[in-house]
Amino acid sequence: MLNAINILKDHKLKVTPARIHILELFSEHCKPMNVEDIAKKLHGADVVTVYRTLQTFEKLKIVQQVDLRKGSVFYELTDHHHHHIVCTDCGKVEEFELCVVPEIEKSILKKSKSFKHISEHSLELFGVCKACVKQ
Amino acid sequence: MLNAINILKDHKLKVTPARIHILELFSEHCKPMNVEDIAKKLHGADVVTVYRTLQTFEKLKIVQQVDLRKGSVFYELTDHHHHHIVCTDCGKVEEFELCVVPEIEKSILKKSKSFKHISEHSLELFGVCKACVKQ
DNA sequence: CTTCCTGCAAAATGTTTGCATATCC
DNA sequence: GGATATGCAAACATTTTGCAGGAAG
Repeated sequence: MLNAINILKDHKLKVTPARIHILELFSEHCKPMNVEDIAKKLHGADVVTVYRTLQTFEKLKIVQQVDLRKGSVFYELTDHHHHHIVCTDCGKVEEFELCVVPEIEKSILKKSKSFKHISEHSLELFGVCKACVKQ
Repeated sequence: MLNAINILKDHKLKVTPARIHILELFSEHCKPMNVEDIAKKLHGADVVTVYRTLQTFEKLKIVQQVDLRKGSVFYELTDHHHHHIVCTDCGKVEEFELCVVPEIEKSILKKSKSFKHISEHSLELFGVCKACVKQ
């Protein structure tokens, strides 16, 4: 369980109920969420607030975008590095930790014409989950 | 230079000017494009046609989506496997071929609770390009 | 001549902006 | 009290759908 208030204070953000609540949601839910998900679970909070809060959090690297090819942007905490497998049929999402990107970054940069630095990456796998295969 | 007409015939699609033109665009432009890009270069063609054509092409695996974190979906030909580095400042996109995902797929699937098969993956790197670093 | 592609209009969805009010520090 | 977050309305952007006419096989 993360300490929402401390996270906010550490980033010199004002401590407000909406921000606390969104951070706690991420911590409890443990899955990438989009704005709609969050707004619903925040029964009452405006979508606009959610958009703005996520933007703020993203700039401060508290959360990050994930592309799960579901049409809208998903967010998750940046607390531990991991990636996802997504079922292209039912949308089920599973995490995995194994990541080989850092190992290839150097050789990619060596070959690159225009880039000298890489700060982030996305790596998502897509397949069909066991439940959907059976149908 | 790809043969647009053959590609369409091979997939049992009707050979229409819009489809030919879009395929040729991808072949010449050699960069991921979004619907807006394509519609502009197709001076006159309706955006809706572009959306529908891309959907058709995607189902047949002629093109695929790429997420470059630019707000709209980008597409590119599936003709050769590669990934991208994107400048988070100016949006510049560069390709690279090196890919280590197939090597880790097996061990990821072995550990996975719900997945037994992976069909696709996304792998994009984000950084700042040399031109933007200098500013 | 039948199938299905295209364009236009409209709707649905997702995201951003402006401004007045409320809340935090 | 001053700075900034929130809610509401409205604008804007992106994508989907319905339907009639037109082109391809």
